[in-house]
Amino acid sequence: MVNVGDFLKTNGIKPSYQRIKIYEFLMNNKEHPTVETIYNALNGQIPTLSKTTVYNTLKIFIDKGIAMAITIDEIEVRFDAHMDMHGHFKCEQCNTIYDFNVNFEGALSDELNDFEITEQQMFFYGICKKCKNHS
Amino acid sequence: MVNVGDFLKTNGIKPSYQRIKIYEFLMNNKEHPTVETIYNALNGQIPTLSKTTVYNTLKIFIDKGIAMAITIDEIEVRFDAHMDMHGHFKCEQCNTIYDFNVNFEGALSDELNDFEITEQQMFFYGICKKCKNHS
DNA sequence: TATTAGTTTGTAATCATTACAAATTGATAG
DNA sequence: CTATCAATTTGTAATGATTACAAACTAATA
Repeated sequence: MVNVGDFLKTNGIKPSYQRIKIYEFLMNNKEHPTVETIYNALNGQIPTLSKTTVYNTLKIFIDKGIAMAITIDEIEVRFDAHMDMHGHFKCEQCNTIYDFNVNFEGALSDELNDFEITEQQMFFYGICKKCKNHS
Repeated sequence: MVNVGDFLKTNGIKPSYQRIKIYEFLMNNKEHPTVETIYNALNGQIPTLSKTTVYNTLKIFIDKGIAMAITIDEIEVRFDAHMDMHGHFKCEQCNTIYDFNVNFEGALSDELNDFEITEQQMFFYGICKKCKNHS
């Protein structure tokens, strides 16, 4: 990625300081952070930051298609700026969320042939390799 | 299904009147109802019904593995007693939720080979056939 | 009939999210 | 520079789904 400011502009988003910082955080963070996490992480650099700004900014990112909301937890929504197609696995023991690759070719029956699919999400739950070995 | 009461008993759930009615409603309802929907639908037959009972009962069903929670909407959780593997498609125009079949064989890379998968969920979003034809 | 455990109910609290309006910032024209 | 207008940010208050909790009720058993 060349420059976050330019990238936002390309996607029709005026690149304010807050928006750049929030997008950078999402990019550099593979942990699928919650609003709370993002807010706490950036509050050091931007002491005046408001949680409402985080909510607003994420909504803009989602509307413009450069981030997505994930509700793999049932309490708080998580966010992801990595838009390539991938699934999420949540380990119910250590609560880590892993990404994994999916290839849907051939996985779908033809029921959805005439449907227009704009977004796909895939959530798996279970026990991860690490936790299985430790028990 | 032979008998809902027996079915609940088989799954370690004492078949009270409320529990039977709630499970029957889930079985006969493919619309993925919310707690609100279930409560409103049954309040006629069970005037003393409490919303807390609906919450409690659904939690028991999920713990015992005879129903599952779906967070395809981001406001209210929806519930489904049809436990065969299937995906959910939500039309963003008419808000209908469709079920569709998936066959994961070959769709997954081997990243999750040593992971124990206990649950799989798959959500698609877009425009359904009906809405596409109407526009 | 008394006792006990399990179930249901209603109310009050929690907490993520949204609504909203005031304050601030940024850009543009005079 | 300065005034003006729009966009952005901020803080507080409201919303609403969900949970906690304790009292009321039911069912089973001795």
